[in-house]
Order: sequence, then structure tokens, then C-alpha cells
Amino acid sequence: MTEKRESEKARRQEQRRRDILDAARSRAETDGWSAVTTRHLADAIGYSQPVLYGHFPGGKSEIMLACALEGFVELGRLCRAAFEGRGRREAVEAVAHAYLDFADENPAVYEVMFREPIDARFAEEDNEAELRDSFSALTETIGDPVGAEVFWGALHGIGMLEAAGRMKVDERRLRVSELGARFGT
Amino acid sequence: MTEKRESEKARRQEQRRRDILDAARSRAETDGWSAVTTRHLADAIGYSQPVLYGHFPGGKSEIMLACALEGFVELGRLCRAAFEGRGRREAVEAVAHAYLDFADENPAVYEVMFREPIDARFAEEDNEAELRDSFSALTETIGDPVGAEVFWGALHGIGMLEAAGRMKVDERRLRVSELGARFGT
DNA sequence: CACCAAGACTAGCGTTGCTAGAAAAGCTAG
DNA sequence: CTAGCTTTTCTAGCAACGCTAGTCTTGGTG
Repeated sequence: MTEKRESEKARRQEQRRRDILDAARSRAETDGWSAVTTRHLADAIGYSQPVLYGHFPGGKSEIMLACALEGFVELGRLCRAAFEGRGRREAVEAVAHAYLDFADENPAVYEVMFREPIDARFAEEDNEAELRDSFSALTETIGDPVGAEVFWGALHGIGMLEAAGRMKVDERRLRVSELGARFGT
Repeated sequence: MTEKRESEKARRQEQRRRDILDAARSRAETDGWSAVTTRHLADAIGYSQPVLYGHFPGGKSEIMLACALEGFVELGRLCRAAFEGRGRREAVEAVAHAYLDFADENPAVYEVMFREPIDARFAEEDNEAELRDSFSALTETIGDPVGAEVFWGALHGIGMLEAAGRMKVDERRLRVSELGARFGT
């Protein structure tokens, strides 16, 4: 009896946590992170502000971090899927496209994934694990770790510069095949 | 007579503008941009808040933009100096070091240079000119424009990822020579 | 000296993230 | 069914933020 109640409670909590994250993400994607306010989030899930702090004691910044972590998982999965079962150069270009498409389609999530240093308070093991896992898809693509880092840097930089309007998005194919040429050997 | 007074007035204005920018930059570098508040800036220059809006009608965001523009000029100059009078691969590595050193030594300025899209209100010609000028140093280093874009992206990405604590800074030499190998031919 | 325009300040608006203390709801035992 | 306790939720408010309207001070002009 009590276990059932307990699990039911846990399920509701989990559901609400999801609601918060979804509301945050959706609002961020449409109006930017500065439009994601605790008052709006509370409104969106049908509760008052303090309940947010029950789920995320760190407040808004912890909510953003949670969105970032989910982004890492998602991006890692996409890159891995793009890479699997392809030859070297093909894989490089496929991963590049997957990566940049993600950045393009989820600019707000992507922004929060890389904008600022992980708050020391939250950088505790498990976060790092997800991050490392996400990165390993790139390492497998390139082989050598330093090359992978530079490749990652290039992807990241291109993604940011496109998002910031400093590179034309419609010339991306050129850049991707340039990446294939430089890193596909 | 009046001209002298006029120029004196202009000089004072210019000086105060500098004070604001310096105060903003210095505070941002030590405590981050969120610690740069209009109240603190006003305090730092010995005037009240509304004075700031006389110099920067756009408020805090315009002050940040001004810091970003100065950053572009500075970075462009550094890259150009590093590149001049060097062979291809040496130039690539020297520019990479200059670029990354700048990002390392001025993280707050660097952040504001690339964090978000230029506010449409301010993206009016003259800003773009400085930006383009800064970028042309890279184009000259690499030669082909697409390659330069990708090289720029790689530098930018590495800089961001190092600043975000997602790449170890002390392994930078490896990454730079990797860049030399990939882009120096 | 009287006047006037420019510059600077005071005071306050609306909004933000966050929280203490009151209120409500749900569970358990008698 | 009820009394009492625990947990959850809300109300109300704080301090700090960006920004601005309206007042006062100041310095030059006739």
C-alpha cells in the first residue's frame, strides 16, 4: 500500500519535473533564456514559484543546467547514430552535419550547453560522465584524441558562429566538406 | 573661445566614456558580466545611473556591445601581428596562439564578443566593418575563404571550450600543432 | 545681476530570483 | 468519523536589477 503510494508520488514528482524542463526549453527556444522566468515557469506548470525550488534547489540556473545535460545526451546519441556503419570521411561529414543540425534546431539548448563554465557546485561526477560519453562519439570518429578535440572545437565554433549570425548557414555544406577534407584522412 | 570649451567638453565626455568601459570590463573580468550592474558602474565613475544612459542610450547591453567591439579591434590587431612575416604553417600556429591567448586572458570580453547575436538595432555597417577587418587577418593566413571560416570556427570553438572548462588549457600546444598540421598546408 | 540651457541627481516604477511563514491537503491512528 | 501530525502548497514580501520621469544644480551668456 505505502509502496504504491510512494511510487505514485514519485511518478507525479517526475512528471512535474518533466513539465518544468519542457516548459523551460520551449520558452527558451521561442523567446530566449532571459524570457524564462521563475514566475512564468510556475505558471506554465500550474503551481506557484516555490515548488520549482522543491525540484531544483539551485533555482533557475539548476534548471538551465538540467536542460544542458539532456542536450548532451541527445547530441551524443545523434552523433553516434550518424557515425555508425560509415567509412572514415563519410563518418566525419555525417557527424558534422548531425552536430550542426542539432545546434541549428535547438539553439537555446545548445547555447546553455556551452555558454558558461559548469557551476562548480554541480560538476560532480555524473554530469561529467554524460558529457564524456557524448564526446566519445567524436573520438571514435576521428581516432586520435587531440584530433577529436580540434574537430569538436571546429564543430562547436562553426555552430556558435552560425547561430550568432556570423557565418551564413546556407554555406554550411561547403564548410562540412572542408571538414571532411581536413579531418577525414 | 567657444571652440576650446567645446573641445574641452568633448574631451571630458570621451574620458568618461572610457571610464565606463574600463570599469565595465574590469568588473566583468573579475566577477562576470552579471556583476556588472548600472548601479556599480555609476558608482565606479563617480556619477549617478542616468549619466550612463547619456553615453549609452541602449543601457547595459550597449555598454557590453561597445566592449565587444573594442575586443574585435584588439583581437584583429593581435592576429595580424602574429601572422606578419611568417611562413604558412608557422603563421597558422602563431595566429592560433595569439587568438587563444587573447581568449584566455580576456575571457569576459571574449564571451561578450561571441555570446549572442548582435542586437539588430546595433548591427549597422560600422560594427560589421570592424568585424570583417578582424576576420580578414585569418583569411590572409589561410588563403581560401572557406578554409579560413573553418579555421576560425576551430579557434573559436577551442577558445570557448577551454574557457568553459571543457578542454584542459595546458594541453593547448598539442591542439595548436594539430591545427598547424590540418590547416598549415 | 538675471536668465537660461545643459547636466546631474533623487526618487521611484516594474520585474527579476528567491524565501520565510501561513495555509491547505493528505495520511495515520484511535 | 475524527483528531492530530506531516507534507505540500501558497501568499506575501525582500533585496537587487535595468531603466526613466521630473526636479534641482550648475556654469556660461546677455
